[in-house]
Amino acid sequence: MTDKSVQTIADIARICCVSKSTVSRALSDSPLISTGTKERIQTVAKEHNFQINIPARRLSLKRSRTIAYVVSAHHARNMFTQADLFALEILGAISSTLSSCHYDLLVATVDPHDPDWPHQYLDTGRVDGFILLTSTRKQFHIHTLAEMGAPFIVWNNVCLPDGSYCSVSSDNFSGGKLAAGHLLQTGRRRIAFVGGPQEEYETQRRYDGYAAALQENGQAVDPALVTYGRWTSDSAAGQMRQLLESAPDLDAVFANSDMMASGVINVLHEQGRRVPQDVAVVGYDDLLIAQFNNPPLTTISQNLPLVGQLLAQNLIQNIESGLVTTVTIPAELVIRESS
Amino acid sequence: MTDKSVQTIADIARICCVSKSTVSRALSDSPLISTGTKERIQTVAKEHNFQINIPARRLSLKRSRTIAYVVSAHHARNMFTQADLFALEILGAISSTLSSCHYDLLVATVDPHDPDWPHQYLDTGRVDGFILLTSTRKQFHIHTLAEMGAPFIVWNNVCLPDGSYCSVSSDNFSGGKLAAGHLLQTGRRRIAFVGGPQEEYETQRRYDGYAAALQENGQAVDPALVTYGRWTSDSAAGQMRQLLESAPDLDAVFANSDMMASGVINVLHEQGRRVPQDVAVVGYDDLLIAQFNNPPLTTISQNLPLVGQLLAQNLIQNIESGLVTTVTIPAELVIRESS
DNA sequence: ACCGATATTGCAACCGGTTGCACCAACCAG
DNA sequence: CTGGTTGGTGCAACCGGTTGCAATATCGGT
Repeated sequence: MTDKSVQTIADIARICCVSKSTVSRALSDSPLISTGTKERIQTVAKEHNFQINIPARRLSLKRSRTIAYVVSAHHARNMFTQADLFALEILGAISSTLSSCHYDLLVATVDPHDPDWPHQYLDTGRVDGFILLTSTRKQFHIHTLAEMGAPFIVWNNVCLPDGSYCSVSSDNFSGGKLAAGHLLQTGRRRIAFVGGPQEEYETQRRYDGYAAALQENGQAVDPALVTYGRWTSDSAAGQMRQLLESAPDLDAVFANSDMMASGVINVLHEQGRRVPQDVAVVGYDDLLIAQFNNPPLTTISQNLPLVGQLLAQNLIQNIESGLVTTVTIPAELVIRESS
Repeated sequence: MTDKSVQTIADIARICCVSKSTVSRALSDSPLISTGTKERIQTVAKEHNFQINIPARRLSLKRSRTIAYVVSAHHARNMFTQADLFALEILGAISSTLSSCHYDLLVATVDPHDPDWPHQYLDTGRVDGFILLTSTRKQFHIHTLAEMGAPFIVWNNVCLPDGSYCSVSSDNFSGGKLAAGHLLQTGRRRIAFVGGPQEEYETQRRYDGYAAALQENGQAVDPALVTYGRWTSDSAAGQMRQLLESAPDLDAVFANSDMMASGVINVLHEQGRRVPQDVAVVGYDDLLIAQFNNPPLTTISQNLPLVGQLLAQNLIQNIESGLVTTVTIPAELVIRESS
């Protein structure tokens, strides 16, 4: 139980017959204090189960040691939509990395149309920086943050105005190539590309990888096998129905996300095609749902724990030393049963 | 952009030719201040884009207006395991509810074997209360928290020492009855119960509901159709294999979680049984994965957004007025394609 | 014109830490 | 024996808010 009579460093100072300053320094292991007193004070603190007052320290240091994890509140309470499932999974890794760096993690639900939200967090001193993942209007937020000079880091972004801000991205090109290459290796010849939004960088790079794999295999891309849509299961289902009409001979599908793959498989089953016997399917992201899918999805893993860790570490680095980092992490193929 | 020259209430005081106290009161809309000055001050604050310093306010008020969302860090970085997928989905609702009550949400990664963690958060003044969901050693944590008099709220807990702490629970009995009743209504007669841990309250109540539905239908429970295990997909797969040997004539399964249902379906497919034609399956939780499953799962929905909202609201109520609430939310059947 | 009640505002202490600088003892060299 | 270091500690200001209480202004009643 915490000792009710020892709440502040002043209490400890009294007990040890030293000044507040000495206690403060001793507890933060300052070299100014002699080892003797330092140990004595630390022991007393331990004995009385002393816990330092964090808000006070934050006020004094003018640093909150807190990071905001930004999520857009699209539709009031349905905040974590399908698209955010991805973001949600990284949260775990971010949280544990931050806590081992003695930072706190704040979940910031923001209105993506309010350009003012960064001030609500940074200028009030609640947080020292932001982590931005998937979000509507990501570019917009990036500009806002960059303009106000806020420390932040983004996932999978690329409109890099030459290292003006931190980012962690995955190697989408390799991912696409890995997916298509795997399908080719297992004997597939008519591989459809069920893409995300055509204008998004991730989609483009994954397409490039897909095309490169085909080319290395002596094939050209058949435009009839390529479609674009949104990142959702529904969108992919629609794209798939269309593909089955325009190119009924396809024998494999590279879907740009696991959720899309799930939609694709639903349609295939609907139409009586077996997965993977008739049509092999590869997804992207390796979300938890990939394992629970029927059949479990072959997919491109982005090593989410690593992503989370890098997002946290590099942001802290930026906050503490101003270093701006841009890292790309490799993509990896995870073979399950859908291919 | 924020006005660099106006950072503190003292700055505003100078501009408005009043004292700090007056500014402080005006900004918090105190009735002590005349409407004239109040408006004048608020206007100036708005104009200069003033943002109050939160750490300072917290120190002064000795309240952090921050809630910790507790997650156990079982295995270092694999923090959000399958079992926590559930918890993760509630996070969204909690976050938006808290933010509309002007509370911040802190994600607290704790070591479930360290009895000291509550102090690290409460005694340091970082948070005002805790939200506890699924977690290893939940009972243990509850005791620790209750003993130190910390404000907290738990999900689905029941060892109620007569209203000594807040909780939000689902109606597991109705859930079980709903699931079994639905299967009976659609003509199934040999309904297996693939349960979670036998010693857990949720499992027991769901079983009771299952048994009640059978009884109302004039059936007795066949012990050969009842198994217990863990909440995971793997566990359920094992239970299912066993069931298919001991009771090969089963025509339906009530799995105690969506993840378990997923495992059950995998095994059924493996053994060449069609879902739902040969065997109907009902899950529990209505996680996102339920929709993405093949086939999409019929399941018992616990209205996660509502759960999150209640967890947040009732905890705040407890913090602010000491009120201890215990609420039970209804279960609802969501029919998809697995039954 | 005088007095108490009431509405506004300011003063200053306080929340619990951190830190620049002054201070003092012990120690060393000359 | 004296002056300059150096190591260790304390004083007091400061971080930026909030709030009890005193002070002043205003106003109605007689």
